[in-house]
Amino acid sequence: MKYDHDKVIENATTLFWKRGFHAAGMRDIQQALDMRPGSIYARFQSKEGLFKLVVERYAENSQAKLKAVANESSPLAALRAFFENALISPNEQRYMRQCLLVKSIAELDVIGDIAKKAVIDSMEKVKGCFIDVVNAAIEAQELPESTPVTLAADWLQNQFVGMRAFALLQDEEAPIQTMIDKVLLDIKGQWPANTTH
Amino acid sequence: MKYDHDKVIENATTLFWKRGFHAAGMRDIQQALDMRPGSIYARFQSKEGLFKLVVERYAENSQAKLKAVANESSPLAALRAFFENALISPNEQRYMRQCLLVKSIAELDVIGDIAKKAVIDSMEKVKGCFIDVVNAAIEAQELPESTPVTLAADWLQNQFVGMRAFALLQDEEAPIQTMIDKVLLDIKGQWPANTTH
DNA sequence: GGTTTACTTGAACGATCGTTCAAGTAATAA
DNA sequence: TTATTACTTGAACGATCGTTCAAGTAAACC
Repeated sequence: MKYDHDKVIENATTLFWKRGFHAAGMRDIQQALDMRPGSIYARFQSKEGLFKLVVERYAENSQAKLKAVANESSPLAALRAFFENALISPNEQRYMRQCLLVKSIAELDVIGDIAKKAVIDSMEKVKGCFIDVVNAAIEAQELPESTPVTLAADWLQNQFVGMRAFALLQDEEAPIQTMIDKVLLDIKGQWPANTTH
Repeated sequence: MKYDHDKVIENATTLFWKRGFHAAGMRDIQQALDMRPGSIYARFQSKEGLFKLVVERYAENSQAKLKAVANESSPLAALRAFFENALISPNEQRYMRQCLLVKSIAELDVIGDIAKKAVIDSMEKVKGCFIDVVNAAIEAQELPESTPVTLAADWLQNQFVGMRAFALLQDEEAPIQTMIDKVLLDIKGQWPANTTH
């Protein structure tokens, strides 16, 4: 095997992250991976197969980061750092502010079933990690026992999605910081009366 | 002129909304508009020109809805109705839960400069309407005078973006309602100490 | 009635799309 | 040494991409 697998996936991730599934052509991919079409198809079956691996790797990475957040002594402080890290990046890496998964959701009806399943499953797994973070914050007594855990996890993921779109268009850092501050206020704030959630 | 302009734009909107800019091929467009390529290019110059009109029309529509919200006697109640209307739609119109503008942001680096400008400008205009809503709510004494208006407007738009991604994947209505409830609690809640925002 | 203008048609263009495959290379197994 | 296996190459495939254009139609203007 001539090509290092990790490095290949990493390069593919960068390309899909920047361009999305459709706009990343096979010839772009060939160039980014420095591989010829035959090699790519021998290893990944199809463009979609490569994309699936990229999405799964990306999600694993996110999960690992969130699990690390949950294991910190101050989960909320770690969560803030996690947000800052994801939302504030140098200009040449601005594409990273957009979540690859959310970006893929925009293409969900237009990519194949295999890729679609990979995206949805990954979203679900990441959500599970947000639950861990909320639970950890409760255990560390940074959040009240009464916090509705799964609701708060969904909510946190929403905040993350909204802020990433915001950060993508923002040129300055301060408004992003302010938005993060607001999230960390609201997570300690009131929650709707429990319905079926 | 054989084809009704409004109807044409409307059909094009549906297609771009469902498929996105890239995945909507010219032949899809020809079919959706029931027009031949020559007619389309005579009127819109290019696929991008058509997309520009679609985005602008879409944004005007959103602006009109938000202006109506601001003019209600209870802006916050109207805002809730606006959210519900956008986030809860029958399954066959599920694509509408995703904001066309946000969907387009995912393709921003991959569409032409004309379309890109249309998307960014439209986002800005819609944000202006959120400002009107917040101001109206303050005047109606539904929000305290101290509410930081532009911050709250940015924040509201973020909430909208996040919730639309959430609603797109949600099968049930109750969790979406709960998320809307949370927004209407938080908008009355604490705000970060004013920095430069 | 003749000319102009606005719009429409559909075949066709070159470019690019994702993908295939026969052939080549290099390392391992027998 | 030979056979086998795993991987790589790059030309080429048919399909589809966005777009063009010569020709046709129909209403408006002089």
